[in-house]
Amino acid sequence: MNAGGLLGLRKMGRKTWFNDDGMKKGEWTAEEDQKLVAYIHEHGICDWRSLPQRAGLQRCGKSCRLRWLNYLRPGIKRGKFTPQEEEEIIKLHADLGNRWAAIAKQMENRTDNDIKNHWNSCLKKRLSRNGIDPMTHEPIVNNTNQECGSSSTTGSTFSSSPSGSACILNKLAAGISSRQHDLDTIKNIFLDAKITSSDDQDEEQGLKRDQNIDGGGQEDDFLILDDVDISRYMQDTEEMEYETTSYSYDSLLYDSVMSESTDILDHLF
DNA sequence: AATCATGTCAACCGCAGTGCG
DNA sequence: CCGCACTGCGGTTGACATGAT
Repeated sequence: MNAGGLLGLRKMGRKTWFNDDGMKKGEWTAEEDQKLVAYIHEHGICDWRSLPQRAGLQRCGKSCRLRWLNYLRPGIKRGKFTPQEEEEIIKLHADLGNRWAAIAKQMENRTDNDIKNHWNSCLKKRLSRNGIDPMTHEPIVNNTNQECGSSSTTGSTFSSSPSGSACILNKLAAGISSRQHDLDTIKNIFLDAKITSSDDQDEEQGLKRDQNIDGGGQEDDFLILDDVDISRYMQDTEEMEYETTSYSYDSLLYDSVMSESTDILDHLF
């Protein structure tokens, strides 16, 4: 195989750097590809950990393995997915879920990474646009919390959509974990939520706040917590003592989160 | 032409599973 | 049974490409 030719298709990926152990990270050069391919052709794959050193590469074994499996391995099919392939992915995903390696095994010469990328960047959105929940592969039921519950990548599926506070938690978690929001933004979210929570929030206000949180209503992946998860959590905590009151889980958790989180934020600032 | 939004894809990280001493 | 090393997997990131405004 002409590794250099492969690289010539498109310059993509990350710039190179060295980690603390002196291991090279980031984009592979044609020379490195050639070294890896030549070594594997001659010696085969035995031990990824020691392979880089023996092949004269300043890479970690994990990086070499990934490069080989996703890029250099013979017979890999690259480029655009055909409509047939896309159909097959959707079908397999409905059966197997996010088990990309299992899906890749069913498809001809496509890597799990390739399939995963195509699903996340294209197919998932396409299904959503067509009113299909990409996780359950069922038609999306139109209700007020649908947006929050329909795009999980956690592999979990739920019979009901998360409630308002669960939505806030989910979106906040997504925002923090993806570093979408800076601390000011997060603080504003809480301050805003605290003010509005004392009023009778109509649906529009809630929606506006949610859109604020998720960065303008764009499609995002959330850590989904629904009321079942939340009540399970509540059972595990002392907060449960309040449960006997007329509070719903929703408002209880909401207040609890608001209180604890604003304390944390106050501490931070 | 410039800017912004979205798409694409290579490569990273962290975690879980497995095998072995 | 336990701890460690290694492998494999899934989720995520980041840089570049491309299209829209």
